[in-house]
Amino acid sequence: MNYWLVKSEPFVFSFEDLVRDGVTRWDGVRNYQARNNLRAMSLGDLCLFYHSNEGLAVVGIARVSKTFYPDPTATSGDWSAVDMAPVKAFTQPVTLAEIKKNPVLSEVGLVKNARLSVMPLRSDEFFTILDMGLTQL
DNA sequence: GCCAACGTTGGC
DNA sequence: GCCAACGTTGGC
Repeated sequence: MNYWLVKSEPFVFSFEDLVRDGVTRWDGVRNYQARNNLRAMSLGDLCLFYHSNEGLAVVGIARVSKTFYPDPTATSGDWSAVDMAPVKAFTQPVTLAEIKKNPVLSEVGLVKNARLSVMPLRSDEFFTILDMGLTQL
């Protein structure tokens, strides 16, 4: 099991959209590092879903429901997509500010490389954010 | 192969 | 709306 964090601008595609749709194609990635991360995803891997630009918080958990295949939205180049399904919405969004405050999360890509849209998380990072997001059950 | 110019992302 | 960080492009 690997753990990931994916970013989406909520006015383009939000976690609520994912819950509504049930499954979505995670396409349009045009960055080699992010693409390689997509290709490293295994079936059932868990992804934290982060809202960029608006919200600025991790809002839920998704899982990989189909591993990588050629991105149908790519007109040229060697790009990949995966499918994702919702797992659970956070009861309390975990904001970027909170992530930056937590020393355990200082290596997280959101902090280290703000522009990367698909990044791996260590399991301790994943579960730390999970605890912060599901505290008010 | 280097590097300057440019475009894009995304936080503030 | 601004700007820093980063990736990509293209001239040499």
